[in-house]
Amino acid sequence: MLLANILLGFLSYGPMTGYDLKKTLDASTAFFWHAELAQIYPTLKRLVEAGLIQFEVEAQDSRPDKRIYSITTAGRAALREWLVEPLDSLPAKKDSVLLQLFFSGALDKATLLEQLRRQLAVHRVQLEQYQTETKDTVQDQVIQGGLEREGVMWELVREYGVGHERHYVQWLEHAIEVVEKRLK
Amino acid sequence: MLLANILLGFLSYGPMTGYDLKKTLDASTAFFWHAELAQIYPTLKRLVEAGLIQFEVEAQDSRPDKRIYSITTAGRAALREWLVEPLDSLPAKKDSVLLQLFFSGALDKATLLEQLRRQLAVHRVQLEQYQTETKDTVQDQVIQGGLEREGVMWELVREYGVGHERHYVQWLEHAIEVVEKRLK
DNA sequence: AACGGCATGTAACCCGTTACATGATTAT
DNA sequence: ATAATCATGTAACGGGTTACATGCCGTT
Repeated sequence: MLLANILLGFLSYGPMTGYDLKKTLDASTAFFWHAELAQIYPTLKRLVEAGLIQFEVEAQDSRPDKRIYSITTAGRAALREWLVEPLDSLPAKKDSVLLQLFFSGALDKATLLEQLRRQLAVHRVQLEQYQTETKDTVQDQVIQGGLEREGVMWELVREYGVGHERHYVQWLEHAIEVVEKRLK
Repeated sequence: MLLANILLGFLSYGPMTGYDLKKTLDASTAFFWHAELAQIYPTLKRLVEAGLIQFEVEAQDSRPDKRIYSITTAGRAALREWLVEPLDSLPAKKDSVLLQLFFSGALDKATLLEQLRRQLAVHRVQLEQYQTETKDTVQDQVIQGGLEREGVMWELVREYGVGHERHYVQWLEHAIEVVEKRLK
């Protein structure tokens, strides 16, 4: 399960609770991987059973005790095993929006244009976000943790995100133009 | 379920068997959606039960009888309902390769570069394929079926694929450069 | 008074993959 | 001989989402 590897990956940077892991995920890997707490908690349990992580309990009153997870030596080994798996195939893609547009030749021009414009709007917002908030988040992480080597990769992946959204925006603009000109 | 809509979408172009649907999927939507026969057959069954498609049996000897599915009026209505659903959120993305690279700051430089180069190789192949085979497939479909309106959208989506792979290739080239220069 | 954040979890369900099952025909 | 293509399906499993459950604290 990939989520297990993600959790190992984040815990390799330092100890955290399940709740923190969720927030970290949302703030960093959200655009190419996400997960709900309902999946994170059971996965942490399994990782503990497998001896790849361990936890300390921090008592709290008026809310559930915190479980602060940290990676074990076995966990680091498992993480490394995953990281060296050869990248010799394409990542499986699923894009429900492209899918819907693929079949949208059946729509009338006005409705189709509205669809494209709506989608363009959300991608513009997302592009902006990668260039501002996400950029700051990455930088903060690097400075705070002193993880320069890791920071290089985080920044590269963020740049991928920017490029991806830029491409999406350009494509949608192009699609709008084509539909306006070529469809009756 | 999205697969149901895909099947309706393809059947709206003309009658087909489950087996044909799988081949059509592989030849056209593969890069942003795929499905196995083990999922297609039960889904067709459900669509029949829901009255959105129907089938005629074509007897064959020495292999199972063909079930030739076609879309019903109710099916066309359901398809349209899906197509007009507003595209007001981002498609959920999962890219296991980006994920692995995100955590790959922990790897030594040589291993990391090998990972990036391997991945670059597969994307170059894919880019080439969208520009040749996939392009021909789209064109054939348009000519054969006389579906010009639909063809505009298919071609747009194919262009997205080309742009996407081009971006991926460029990013990997950039990443290799950065890793070579900035990582010890 | 209502909502969002903190902090943990369970249960039911749905989606999707892999493996299995059958069996003739055609290509390598 | 062996593998791929045609053509249908079922069964078991795993991954992931949604809904539910608890309950305090701080903000609006």
